[in-house]
Amino acid sequence: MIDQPYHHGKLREVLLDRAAEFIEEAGVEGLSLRQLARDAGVSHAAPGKHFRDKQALLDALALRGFLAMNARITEAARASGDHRARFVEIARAYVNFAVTRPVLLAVMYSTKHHPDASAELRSIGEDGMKITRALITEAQDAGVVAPGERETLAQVCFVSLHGAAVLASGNFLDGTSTDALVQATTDLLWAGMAAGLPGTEGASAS
Amino acid sequence: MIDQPYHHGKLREVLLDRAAEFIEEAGVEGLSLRQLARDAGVSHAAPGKHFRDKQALLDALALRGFLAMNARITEAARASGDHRARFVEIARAYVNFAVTRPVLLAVMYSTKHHPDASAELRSIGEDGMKITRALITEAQDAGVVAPGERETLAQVCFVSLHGAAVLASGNFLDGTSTDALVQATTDLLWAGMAAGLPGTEGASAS
DNA sequence: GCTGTGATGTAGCCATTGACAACTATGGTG
DNA sequence: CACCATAGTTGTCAATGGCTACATCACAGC
Repeated sequence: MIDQPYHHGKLREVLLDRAAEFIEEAGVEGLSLRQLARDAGVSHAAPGKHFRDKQALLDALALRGFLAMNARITEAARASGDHRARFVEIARAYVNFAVTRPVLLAVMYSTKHHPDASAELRSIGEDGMKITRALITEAQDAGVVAPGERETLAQVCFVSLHGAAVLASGNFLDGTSTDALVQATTDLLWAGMAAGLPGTEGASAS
Repeated sequence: MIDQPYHHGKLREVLLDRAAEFIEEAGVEGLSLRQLARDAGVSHAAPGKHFRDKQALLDALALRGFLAMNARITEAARASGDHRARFVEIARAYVNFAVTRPVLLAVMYSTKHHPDASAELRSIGEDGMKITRALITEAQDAGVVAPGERETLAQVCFVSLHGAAVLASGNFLDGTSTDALVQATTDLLWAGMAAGLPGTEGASAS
């Protein structure tokens, strides 16, 4: 018998890791603090020392999710290629993340976070949009996107990609491949943003 | 004391109505079949006669949601005005529905429906996109939208509006009004769809 | 080296819940 | 009138989240 030390040491991390696994396998609704405790070989009330609530654990999960997602997006934004190519890369990164961790995405954009965590999540959740806005700004300065409210354009792009991410991750696409949807969405958005620029008549399709 | 008849009569409807109210007030996670039963003045196992599961009740709720939403969208699609105006009306109807019943929307697009209900929901959930596709087809025939894959365009539009609906209903807009977002989104989408058409240089903004 | 103090983990408890089974009332049909 | 499917009731069970009281440990200050 391996003698377990009284103090687990990294219980918090273990719980989060296991929870992240679990929800993708069985959904959030089946997640149980007690089951997590059992999996971690710890008493049923131990999780309570790290998360005051089940919701608090979900909040922490959401936070980790946003961090991971932002990392992916940031990396994608650094890709080589012209503005449009990088735009597509960002979109791909976002949607792929969503498809890989559909339940986590739902948790991240859940509305039931605790008010305190909510503020932090809200703020960190906007990073993706900021990156998008930066790219659009660059593209406008380079003259490949028509001038206009950057903030608004970025928001629309983000919102649209979010829709793609949500529906793709929920398997609501009914035949269409995720890649094809991302491609079509970015095509349309870019065409819209480029519209009005001289000599862009044929820019709507790739 | 009002003597309750042994058979409630419309228990199923009452449960659904109350559940619909409840989730918007307190979220799905707090919804309890037993509480619903108490509210309806009925024994704790009575709901089981109408819904084999808690999930079955949510499925039924989702179905009602889609029906209501489709009705709104259908009505909007019949609005007067040119194609673009009707497009905007559809978008408005969708997003307004989402903002009015945020939790219901989440239930509708939840992935945990029972497999049987899922098929029906999937099918009825596509009506919105069909309506959008019909409008785009009309617009293409009228020459105000560039030719191209209708199916794909409709899907992209629907996906984008879904993103707007989800984020607006979750209060993730951070300052921007819902109306402004819908306006901006439809502007960009329409500009993208019209791009490539002769004489549309200035069509990107309203 | 000692102490005590806060963080971490344990054990027990309770109300609530979803699901199920066995039983009962109701109303319609042959 | 007998039958029976539908709708509702009571009782039970295991599981859960959250709480409180208690145990153990690590570490800082003396």
